[in-house]
Amino acid sequence: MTGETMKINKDLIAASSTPLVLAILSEKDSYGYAILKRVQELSGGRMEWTDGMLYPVLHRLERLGYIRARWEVAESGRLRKYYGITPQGLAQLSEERKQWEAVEETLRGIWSALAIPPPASRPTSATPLPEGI
Amino acid sequence: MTGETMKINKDLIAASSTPLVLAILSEKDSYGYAILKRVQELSGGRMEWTDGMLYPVLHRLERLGYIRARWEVAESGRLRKYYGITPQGLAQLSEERKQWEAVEETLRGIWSALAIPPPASRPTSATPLPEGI
DNA sequence: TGACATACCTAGCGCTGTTATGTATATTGC
DNA sequence: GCAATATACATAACAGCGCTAGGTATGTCA
Repeated sequence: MTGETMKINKDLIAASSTPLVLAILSEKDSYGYAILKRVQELSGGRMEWTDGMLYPVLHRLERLGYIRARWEVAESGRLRKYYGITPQGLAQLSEERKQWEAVEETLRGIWSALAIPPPASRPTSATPLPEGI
Repeated sequence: MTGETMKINKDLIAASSTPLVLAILSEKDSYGYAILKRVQELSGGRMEWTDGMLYPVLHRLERLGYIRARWEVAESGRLRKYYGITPQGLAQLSEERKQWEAVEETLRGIWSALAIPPPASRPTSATPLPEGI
């Protein structure tokens, strides 16, 4: 119900990918496929990342020292590449959050001044938060 | 004080440039230089766009039909290129806003669940809103 | 006259998502 | 048993866009 996947434009994806991945990994270590599902879940189904965009992001964050990878065998017997956030990653997350809030408050400031109301009253209720992989 | 200009990363700039410009022009027609100042003002001095990034944005938005340009001579005697938002621009603004809010709520959802509190208690009060160019 | 703000513009560079594709294993349905 | 699907990782070519750096020109003020 209303659970329609929304097309998010490229730039917004780019701007949110780093903070979202870092935030997810700051909850607990995770791996590519699970991160994709977590994003779906967190957004209430409105966002849907492709794996083709996520893996390069993970590699970049690892190259930058924000996350660290290790291979592990899951109970299922499958091989998974788990990522964990580093201290630098936590610092970066904090920085990104600060920037996001600055931009977001600016946008909200001018939007609230507009005559045009928000597109729709959002549900506000159901936000399926953490519940394990 | 605290009015320190903050370095906003490239992707966030990209993601916010279109909706911010469209929102500013939906208030009233304006021109490049004034838009730069308006962004400074709206953000409380935290954001500072360069003209080298704004003009290409304006040209792109015009090419897409979201805004329309006209040359006009200001009282000062200087020539200015004024932009006005089009009906398609208004529709696009509404769409961008919807996407922003989806992403923003997703981020806020996971941030509020984090142990790490926001970087600082924001002023909340002084937000120099519209007051003319 | 010189310094600065105003006011516009573009070129080359690098980063990053998109699209398409490839490989392999575990699970589920028939 | 076998095919379809979900899980799980990865890369290559392409295109869009901000960044940096540069250019031109006029009005204002000391």
